[in-house]
Amino acid sequence: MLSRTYAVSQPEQTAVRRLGSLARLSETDLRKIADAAADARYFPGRTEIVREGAEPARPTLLLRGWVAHQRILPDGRRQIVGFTLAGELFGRSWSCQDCALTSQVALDNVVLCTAPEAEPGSGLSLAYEKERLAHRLQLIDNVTRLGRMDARERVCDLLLELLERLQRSGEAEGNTFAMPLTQECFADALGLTPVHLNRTLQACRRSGDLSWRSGRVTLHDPAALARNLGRKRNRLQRDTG
Amino acid sequence: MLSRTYAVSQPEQTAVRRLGSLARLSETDLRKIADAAADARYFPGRTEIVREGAEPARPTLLLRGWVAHQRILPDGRRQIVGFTLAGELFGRSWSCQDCALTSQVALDNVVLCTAPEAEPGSGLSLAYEKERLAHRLQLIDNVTRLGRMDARERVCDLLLELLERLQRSGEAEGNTFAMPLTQECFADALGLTPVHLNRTLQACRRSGDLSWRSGRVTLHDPAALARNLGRKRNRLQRDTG
DNA sequence: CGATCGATTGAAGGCTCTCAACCGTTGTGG
DNA sequence: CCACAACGGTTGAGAGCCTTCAATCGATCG
Repeated sequence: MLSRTYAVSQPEQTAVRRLGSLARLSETDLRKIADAAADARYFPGRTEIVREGAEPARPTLLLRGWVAHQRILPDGRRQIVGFTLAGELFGRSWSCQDCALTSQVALDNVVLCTAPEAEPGSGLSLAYEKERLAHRLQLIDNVTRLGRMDARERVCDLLLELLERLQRSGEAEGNTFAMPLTQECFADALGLTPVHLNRTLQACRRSGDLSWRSGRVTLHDPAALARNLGRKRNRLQRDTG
Repeated sequence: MLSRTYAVSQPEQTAVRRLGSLARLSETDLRKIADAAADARYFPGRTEIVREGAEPARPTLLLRGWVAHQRILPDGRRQIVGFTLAGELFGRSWSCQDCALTSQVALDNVVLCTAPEAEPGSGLSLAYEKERLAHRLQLIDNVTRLGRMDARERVCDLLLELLERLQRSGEAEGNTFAMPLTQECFADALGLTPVHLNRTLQACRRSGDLSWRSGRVTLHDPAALARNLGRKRNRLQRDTG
């Protein structure tokens, strides 16, 4: 039976699935998340949520939508350093000098709330720690991608990462997921031009690796792709016990 | 007057300068570092200190030399994800699933020791926190470098980063520092081939940006380079107070 | 002196970029 | 209802950055 409090809508549903896949959450943890989610903020697509170097980046829970973390070079070139997907945590507060290292931009309609404080030793605290590990892993993967992969490999590798993350938070249907990114954004994340990304996507479609139509992406054989790219799966196990 | 214990040699000297530039260290902190440094381990160049995914990566203080953090793709391509320089901390232990995300390789003769535990709230604890912030910043800079800069910009940007870090720990003389990296290593960090890196370096020398002879690098106008590349300086202030 | 390693050079090719135009959809206003 | 603008996706041609493959050179070392 559903608790009456959460019966109408559960904006924190995705976050609970995601964090719950990283650690066992207690009733207290779940209540904290629900309370935090009750005080949500909304941002339309293309809004700058936090500007690089300006404000402190408070720990934030993304309830719905995608956020990009980006840098702009003096001449206007843009590099998207990483993404935060619905259910994930971003904006770690450092005990010192906590100003954002990147600008944070809403990619579609976004709902977020302040991340609740976690009791030391709680499941929530462990989940936060794993979120930070995951974030670091994504940065390292991104460096490898940009430094040593060609366009086709970059496309497949990033889509694989996105699929794995969305599967964990229950936002994928099999090997298919909703892709809110424009090709221009995707290109800025991969260090490519939109034109070349477009041609690369066509090559991937022709070779049967993926399909990308009307905002939905399907990877036809993720396991084979991961093998070819040297991607290790399941690097974020939930602690047993 | 020098303490008798440390009169002969001070292997922890560089680490103390580096950490002391990040936070005010107490006498207790200094003693802990010296004690840890007394139990040092040595690795010759090209030794693999930790293999990716294998052992846990314990927090380690690098007393002398340089360490590279790298990934190897299935077909043998190598990407150096980042460096640790003498005096710096590496190998954060995660409260969960603490296996190394990258392989760690000694680039020259390396001396390291287990990082001492920091009392909560101590200067050393703050310095560790700042080290982690610095490490994250370097990863983000690296993504931007590889994604959106051409070869000449990558070379200058990375050399600038190295110069700033070495200046902080007192390992640079003005705008000159000792560069233990082979061009092949440097190329693997920049996502370039050794051949193209070599030609790019020659172009940089001809245009007067830098000189690199017999293992010593000089940047002739770091401020101007940083301005052109959009590098913000002094992002790691020591807290005043 | 031969071997080894890193740095250097040359030539050719390819992956990716730039510039520009065109297409299809969506939304808006007359 | 249609014209129009705006936006994202697509296509073509040409140029350029970077890679690949080889060979040479210089220094160090046994």
